[in-house]
Amino acid sequence: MTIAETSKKYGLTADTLRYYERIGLIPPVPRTKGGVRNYDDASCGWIELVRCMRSAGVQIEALIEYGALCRQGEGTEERRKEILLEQRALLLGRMEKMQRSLDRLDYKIANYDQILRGK
Amino acid sequence: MTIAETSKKYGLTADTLRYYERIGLIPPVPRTKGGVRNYDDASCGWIELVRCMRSAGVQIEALIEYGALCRQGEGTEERRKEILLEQRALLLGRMEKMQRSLDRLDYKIANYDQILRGK
DNA sequence: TCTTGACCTGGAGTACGCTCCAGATGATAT
DNA sequence: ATATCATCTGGAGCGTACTCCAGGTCAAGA
Repeated sequence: MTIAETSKKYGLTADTLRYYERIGLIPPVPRTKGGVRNYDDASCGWIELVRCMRSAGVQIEALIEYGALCRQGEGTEERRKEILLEQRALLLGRMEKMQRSLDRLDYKIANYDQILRGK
Repeated sequence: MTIAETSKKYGLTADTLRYYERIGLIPPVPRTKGGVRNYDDASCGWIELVRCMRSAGVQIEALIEYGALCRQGEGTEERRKEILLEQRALLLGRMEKMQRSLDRLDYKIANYDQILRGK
């Protein structure tokens, strides 16, 4: 797959895909003889995971460390799990704050509903 | 209340409080004769709301517009409600993405649990 | 072969939301 | 009165995560 196709498939710009590779967020993508990126299933798998995590706000740094450990292979499982647990806790914390804001928004919206209905 | 006290009370730095005021995210705070900020209940109310919304990731721009409309007074309720509904939708969308990531993290963590237990 | 469009790299620029700083002034304890 | 600390303003700087660009190479159709 070319970068244009991959970009379309995952809804990330070509620049973002190159950026992710450049900073080591995804492993080096295989190239054609001419040096053009040719995304394979392995690359796509990483991209898909990264897209999911990034869309939820998981920090790039954590994902880089996790990916590096995966590529290092055995013996790194403990630390990998630790990273995932950390990110899980961060996500939960943020979701709680969002829930509080959501409740507050709902309350205010209900108020405006009443005010505007009374008009 | 001084800025130091307000900072402590809401867990925002003095710099952040001044920044919020500077950009119009909260209305101008009353001053002593000497020009020192003296946070009153109205100021604190705005700060508390803003802190809640910002901690959930609501964009500053939306909060500025909402605050400006509130200060404009009557006739702006429709637009105010619209803003709140927009932000509500954005929050929900982000929470869904986070939930998807969370599920994925849980799945992976369970995997590592198994791997590490088997060792 | 030529042209046109996609892709390459390295590096600079951008948006957001703070965060820090300098130099000056205000407030407070002695 | 003086020293010390808090606060003031305007403006520069920073971290994160992209996003854009220039100048060059690759590839596919006519």
